[in-house]
Amino acid sequence: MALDERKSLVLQAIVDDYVSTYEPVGSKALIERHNFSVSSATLRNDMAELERMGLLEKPHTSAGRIPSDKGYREYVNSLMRVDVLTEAEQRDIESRISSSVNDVKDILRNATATLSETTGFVSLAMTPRLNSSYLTQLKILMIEPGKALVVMVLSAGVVKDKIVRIPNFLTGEQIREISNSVEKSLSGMPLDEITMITLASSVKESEIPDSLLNQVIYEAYTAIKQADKLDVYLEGEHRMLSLPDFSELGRARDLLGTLSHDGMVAGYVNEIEKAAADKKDAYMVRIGQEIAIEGLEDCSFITTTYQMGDMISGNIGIIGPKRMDYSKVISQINFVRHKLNDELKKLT
Amino acid sequence: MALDERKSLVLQAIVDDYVSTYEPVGSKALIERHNFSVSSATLRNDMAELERMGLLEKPHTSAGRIPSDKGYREYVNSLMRVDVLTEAEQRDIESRISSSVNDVKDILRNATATLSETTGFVSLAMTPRLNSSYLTQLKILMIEPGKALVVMVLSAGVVKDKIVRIPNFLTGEQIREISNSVEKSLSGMPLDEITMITLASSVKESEIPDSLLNQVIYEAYTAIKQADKLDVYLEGEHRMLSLPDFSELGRARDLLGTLSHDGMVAGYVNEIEKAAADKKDAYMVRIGQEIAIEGLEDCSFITTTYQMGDMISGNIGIIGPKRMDYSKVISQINFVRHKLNDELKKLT
DNA sequence: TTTGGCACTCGGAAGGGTAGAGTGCTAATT
DNA sequence: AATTAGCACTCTACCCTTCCGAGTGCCAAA
Repeated sequence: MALDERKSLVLQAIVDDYVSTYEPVGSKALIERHNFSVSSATLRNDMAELERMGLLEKPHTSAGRIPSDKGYREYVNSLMRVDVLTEAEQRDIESRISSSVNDVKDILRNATATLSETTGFVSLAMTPRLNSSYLTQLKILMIEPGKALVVMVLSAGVVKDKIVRIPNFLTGEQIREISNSVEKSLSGMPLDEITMITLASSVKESEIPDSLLNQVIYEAYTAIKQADKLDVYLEGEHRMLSLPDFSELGRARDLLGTLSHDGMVAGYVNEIEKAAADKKDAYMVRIGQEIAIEGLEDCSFITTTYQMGDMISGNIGIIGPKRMDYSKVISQINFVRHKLNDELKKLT
Repeated sequence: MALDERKSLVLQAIVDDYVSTYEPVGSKALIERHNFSVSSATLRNDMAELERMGLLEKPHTSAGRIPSDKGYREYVNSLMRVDVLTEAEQRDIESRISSSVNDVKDILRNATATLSETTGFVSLAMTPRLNSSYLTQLKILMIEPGKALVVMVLSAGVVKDKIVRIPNFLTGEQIREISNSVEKSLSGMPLDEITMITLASSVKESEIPDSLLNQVIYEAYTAIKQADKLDVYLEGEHRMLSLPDFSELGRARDLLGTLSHDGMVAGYVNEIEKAAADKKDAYMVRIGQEIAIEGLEDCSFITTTYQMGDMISGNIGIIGPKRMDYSKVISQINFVRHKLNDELKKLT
């Protein structure tokens, strides 16, 4: 996509103007707002050319141009320069994120709220991917006959628990025994590597009958496997209704309808971040049609990765209209990510 | 509010018609759709009278009438007869709610989703009020020096945990000792009755220095007190956008903006349910202006109480447009509540 | 108390005219 | 070859007017 210099400037100017005014940009307005040293007719020619290249579109014949998805893409890839936040903005984010909470979920929720408020868009955070984290503790507590609680403490201080059914006959003492042997042989093991077999072998010296044991083992196994299920926090959906992009009720409805399936969003984010795990870009941008989810055609995703300890990471990001100030939003996300990392580091 | 019989019928008919058509109801349309044995002029007189009584309103001079908040109130209190769900509806709800999950949160979320889907409105569920439940188990687990996990199992099988900071010097053995004494003296005690004093006295025989002990006790105390914090699940916000009542973007925005503060909603529900704890009505209805929350003037709340064991209860309900089919929605909520109670009973 | 009749009101849909912003193209200019 | 001025053309958004019909309130008669 080799654009000559003036065409680059034109595209950049059109994106900038369109983003800030939400009005299709015409050749005349372009001349007025920017210091082009050529006439509007020349720009018209350039714009026609950019349109032929698929970077611009016309809503209708006698309107100005707006960027196409491809136009935004070019802008994001080559044209924009990423903002630096002002001191005030930085301080604002900083003060909202740093807090005395020491629960991962709360910290994430906090970051999500901050992100949504500062960008004005929908923000999201995924719980950390725990499959490569390891167990530090695992306790099975008897609650009442037939019912037990599996509590797992994972590296990086994440706690998971699940209530499971167990055979009625098992006594608290037996459960304690199982709990101890399981913990002993499993602690330090990455979740990924725990299988029914490792689990079963951890208790093979027990004198409890196999049939009873197996059920407990099975339940413990599902509890462990369930521990790395990813949750997603979405925040600020209502903010989308204030954007001119969704002033048509139909669009707004489709958008919020889609966002209400948060599993869908989570799956998508997970997918694109996995696909890009090798590229060590600080952030990922998906624009308009690039997003393969119905209802989000007019949106862009911007996501990035937070770190929690060495091996554990997760994603945060925003969903906004594709007509957004990419450079600003990206710098906001980057900063939030930065502060979030700091905050999570405090936990360990 | 003594209405003569015909006026009652007129009000009832107007509410019914308005709810189903969303068009102001005129005298002529009323005659056509219902078997009144009088003329439209008579109805006009009645309607004028009902308006004078504050039960009806006119959007403008030459339109039909619509019910006022007071009109809906009268309708709900005296006029409507509560529907019975069809077999099919019942089966539908039943199949969605009964499941093999055995976690209270999941069950509640499930019920909320069902409720929102069947009514088409926003639904909500509050986590159970646990202040009168009692502790059955309390464990403090050492995670790493300086950090411990407080796990509480409450009656009715609710589990809560919280990571707390503890003095770095404390050993796992000491923590275990504290954990045991605390559990011993606190289990069986209602959350309400646990104070710093009861907690402190439970460990007074320990040989651990007071200064260390106190910090642990304090952290445990906050963990316990935090356990009865009420969460609220809101579901189906986007559905409101499909309703004609919120076809104006401004209204929709205000509504969703308000709903996004879910603490506010939770607080309100809690309040009205507490205020009505004595009246053993199956459900509570709050209509339009009766709701003292900005942004919900065009909505109604319908809430009801679910039971979990003997002493523990919580609320579920819906938030819909005040122009809704009250009798239908009420029967839906009642049925969901019923099934939810069944489901929760299975847990114990 | 009910009814038929009638004048009046008002919102909403339909139609028409206009202004203005923007375009593409052509022919002249650099 | 690139740029520019000029011009005819296109289309939307907006405003204004008109008109229809549903609905009302009120009065006089039954």
